[in-house]
Amino acid sequence: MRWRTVPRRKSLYWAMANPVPNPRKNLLLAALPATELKRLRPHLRPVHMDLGHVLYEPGRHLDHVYFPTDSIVSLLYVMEDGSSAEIAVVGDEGVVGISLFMGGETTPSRAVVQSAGNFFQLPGQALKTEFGRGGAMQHLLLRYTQALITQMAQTAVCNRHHSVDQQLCRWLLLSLDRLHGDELVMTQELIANMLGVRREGVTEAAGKLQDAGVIRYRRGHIKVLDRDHLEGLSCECYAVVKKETDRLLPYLHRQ
Amino acid sequence: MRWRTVPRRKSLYWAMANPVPNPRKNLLLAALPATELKRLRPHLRPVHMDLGHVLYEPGRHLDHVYFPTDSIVSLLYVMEDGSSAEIAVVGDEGVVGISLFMGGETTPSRAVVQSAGNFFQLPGQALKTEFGRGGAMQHLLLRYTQALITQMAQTAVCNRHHSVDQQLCRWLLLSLDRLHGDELVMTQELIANMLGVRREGVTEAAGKLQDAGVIRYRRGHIKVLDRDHLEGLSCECYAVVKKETDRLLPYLHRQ
DNA sequence: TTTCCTGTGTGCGCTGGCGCACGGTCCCGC
DNA sequence: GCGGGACCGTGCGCCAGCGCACACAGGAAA
Repeated sequence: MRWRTVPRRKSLYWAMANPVPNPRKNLLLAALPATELKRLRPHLRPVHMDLGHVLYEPGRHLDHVYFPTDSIVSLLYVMEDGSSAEIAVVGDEGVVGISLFMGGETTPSRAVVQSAGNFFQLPGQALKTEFGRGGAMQHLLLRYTQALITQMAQTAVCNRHHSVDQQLCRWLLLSLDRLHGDELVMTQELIANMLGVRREGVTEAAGKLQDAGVIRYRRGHIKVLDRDHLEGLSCECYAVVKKETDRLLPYLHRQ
Repeated sequence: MRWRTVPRRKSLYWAMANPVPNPRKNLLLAALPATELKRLRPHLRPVHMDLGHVLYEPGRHLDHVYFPTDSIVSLLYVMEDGSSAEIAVVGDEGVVGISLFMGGETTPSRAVVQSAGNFFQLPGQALKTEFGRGGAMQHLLLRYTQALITQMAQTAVCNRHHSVDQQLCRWLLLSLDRLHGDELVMTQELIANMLGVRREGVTEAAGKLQDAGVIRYRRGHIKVLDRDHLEGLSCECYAVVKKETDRLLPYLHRQ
């Protein structure tokens, strides 16, 4: 497990060849009333991050929060002996860095980019100010936090009771939901780190899924062919998290 | 797993034989400035609950939150097939029912009294009003919630990587910290339900601890004889949760 | 084209925890 | 004081997942 800790800068050329990002591509920001978003707007800065980039380290004070637009981030815990486990995934439905407004400023876990892409960066102070107003932003952040709690709790249960096969299905579904696609760029080794299992375990589980025609696997690329079947093979944990997330964050559907 | 779902009422005689409870025995309430506690005071009602009493069921709308004074509560998740796992423990350092102020109103987990004792019950509306003022109460509740999140995350990791032996140690330590004692009234069967393992697994682990002179076990009563040794046998998870809880909730020590 | 590294498939022995079953013992209530 | 039910101890076969080791393949860089 060696993650790059320095963001790779995109060239000016790259920046010019790409359109100006829109904050409303993050669904949490999109759910804000126009007046609140307008207040935040001057503080929001688009950034790009590659796979493996570390958004924050355990115990390290955070300066910013990050709103993913087309990327996903894993909150993962690395233990003394080097083994790791994912606690939760964050995509365009949420925000990375909740401990800033929760008051703790740091967490014992690490946030790592699991799928490269774009974010909006917001200074912690701006977030705290907006949160302190007690308006829509506070409301949204708290509900999102509860959804995150649900995900963590379910991860705990899943780790206890379900097989690697089932957990892989759950993990794929959660990730794909946040990417809004059917393809994932991810090695089996990395998936194993997230699930906290052996790489060989993932190889075997993925092999079964491929034989069943549910996914197609090719050297770091996973494509889901039969999503319904995948949901059927997953444990109940996926459905619980999805249902609860949809309940808590109805804005995910209000287009 | 059959929990009593109706609270056993204490007789008037019992009530008279017992002193009037003090809200400041709950450390979260104790940390409030006098003016805020005074505002809440008229709404706080002392209640007693027995082992196994269910404070709330998954998906059920909550009317009250509960501040334990000398009791502890397990947040646990029960799966479709009946197997269960504890997500976190709450004692006099916190409050049961965070989803009320987080905005979700319900959670997919269940809250069960793990050690009989007393609580202060507060109507949800009173809590929300106070939370909405954005004062000390909000601040405390959010920091407490973050501590709870840490505990859940660590539970997830622990479930993934550590042995039943280690987990039992962690669990005993977390529970005893919240009871401020060295004795626990709890059957091995119940501990097994909390940890989400077999009863026999707990029997074996507890046997080892007893042979090592760390605990003394007698039919539903556990007494810790050598706490330092117990901490040594536990996985890192206990220390992580304790350290983070102490950091987030310094009021636990301000007497 | 060749090289070489990264990623993937496979095999094997080991062990922790599971499911099941049954026997012993403590204590509560009649 | 004497059932009987709740609680605890133990044994056994089974298997998912682990650690390790090695062979093979895709693909990027030289």
